[in-house]
Amino acid sequence: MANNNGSNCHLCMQKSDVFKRLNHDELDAVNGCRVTIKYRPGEIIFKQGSPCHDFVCIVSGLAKLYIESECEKRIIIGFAKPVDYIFVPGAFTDKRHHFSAVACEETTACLVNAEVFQNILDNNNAFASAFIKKVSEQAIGMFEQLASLTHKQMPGRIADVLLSLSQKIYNANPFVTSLSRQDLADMSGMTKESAIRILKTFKDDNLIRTDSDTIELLNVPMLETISRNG
Amino acid sequence: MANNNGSNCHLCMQKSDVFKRLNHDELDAVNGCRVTIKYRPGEIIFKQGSPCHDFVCIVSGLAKLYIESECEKRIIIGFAKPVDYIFVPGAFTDKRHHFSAVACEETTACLVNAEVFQNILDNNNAFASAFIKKVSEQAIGMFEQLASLTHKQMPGRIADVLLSLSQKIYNANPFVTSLSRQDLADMSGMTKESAIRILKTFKDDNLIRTDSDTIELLNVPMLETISRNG
DNA sequence: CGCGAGCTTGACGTTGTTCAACTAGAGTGG
DNA sequence: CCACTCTAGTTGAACAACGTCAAGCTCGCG
Repeated sequence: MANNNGSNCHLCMQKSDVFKRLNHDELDAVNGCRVTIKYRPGEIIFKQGSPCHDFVCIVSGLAKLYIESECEKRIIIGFAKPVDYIFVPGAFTDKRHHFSAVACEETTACLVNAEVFQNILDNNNAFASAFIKKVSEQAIGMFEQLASLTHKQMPGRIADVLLSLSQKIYNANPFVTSLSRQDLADMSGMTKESAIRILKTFKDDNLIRTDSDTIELLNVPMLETISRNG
Repeated sequence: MANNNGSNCHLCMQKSDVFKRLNHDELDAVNGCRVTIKYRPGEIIFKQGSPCHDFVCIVSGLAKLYIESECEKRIIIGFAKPVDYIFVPGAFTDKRHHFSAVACEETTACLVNAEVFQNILDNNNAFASAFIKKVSEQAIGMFEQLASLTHKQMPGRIADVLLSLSQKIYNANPFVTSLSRQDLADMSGMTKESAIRILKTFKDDNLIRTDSDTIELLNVPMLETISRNG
């Protein structure tokens, strides 16, 4: 699919703190080399280890970002939702992807040539500053995840996942998700079976309610307590 | 202790990829507001949660960076050695420290006012680019640690710690360390007792040799295999 | 000599994984 | 419309990994 789908960077610009810093010429440069692609659920946007030629910006839908190790295990390190570009650290070092991105649902993404992006970064200070701020927020998120995964037991980790989905990803309380139990497990560093068991105890204690793809948090304060106590 | 200890930023500049990008005026600005402090082993350089007014650059010695949670547990997320400034993500967001830094041994650090630093970042593109590159490398390191901690069992995690100490921190094979067993445990997300047990099995299998503060890796290929197999 | 901090070891209990069986729903072809 | 299959979800029982607790050890230091 080519970059002629009617959308254009000047529209996205209004939604993204980072792209707001681009001037007209820069936006044109980005727009000019932009390619829009539509992904179906489960399709790979880019894969860990592959060379990274492009910066990816999620325009609609939701993408999960995860690290995979040789042992076939995954850990979801974050999500990208509209309008987020995905911070690809490899773009500044070894030109390889250090994690994979996969569409959770119908997702459209714009790919922008990495050199064009880099070029703007080198010349536009406000853009670089906004970029550093964004990267910093992401680093802080990683710290929290690291602490959650290493210091908390399973109920605390699942509580973290549920709260983060509701408050940071979907921004809704009964929320409809396209994530599988395996995805929830990959977010919280446990097996699918363990995740299911903890969810069941939460349901039995009336902390949450689930109905196919819908999850509702019935007792947020209690979940926060569980998160705090590990 | 004031900034008159004979050292000056023009000396450090030769050693740091990032500070190389500063021009004469910028270096003078940094040098002008710089404060050098000497820390004894175990002393706190800055503490998680405290406001961050300064950027910290380690000039000599070694500092460990760790996150602490309410449950009194710690996880060491990295080290800063000469000449590294410490990337403090909070400086760009909520102006708070999101991890603590503690001197492992006799350590001297230069503190530079965050606004001066920020100012240079906003005006010097090459510096900002080098900064982003540095931050990217750190992010990649965090990914590896996250994967190690969540996907590997204890022997693999200890192998990772030993290899990283030898190859990234001390750059030596028999290396002398000021880290305690608790520190090794905090790096690998386990208890002190567990870390000791794994080290003992490594010693029994002639993979390593320890003598008070000295650790020698006797069979690096085998340790790498253990790291790979988890 | 005695004290204290870090290190070491063993026994035991808990947490979380593995494996295997079973269920439910969605698509597919006859 | 009914098997059939395939995938995701669920449950239970056995087992392994890891933490906890308590005791003893070593070594430097006052």
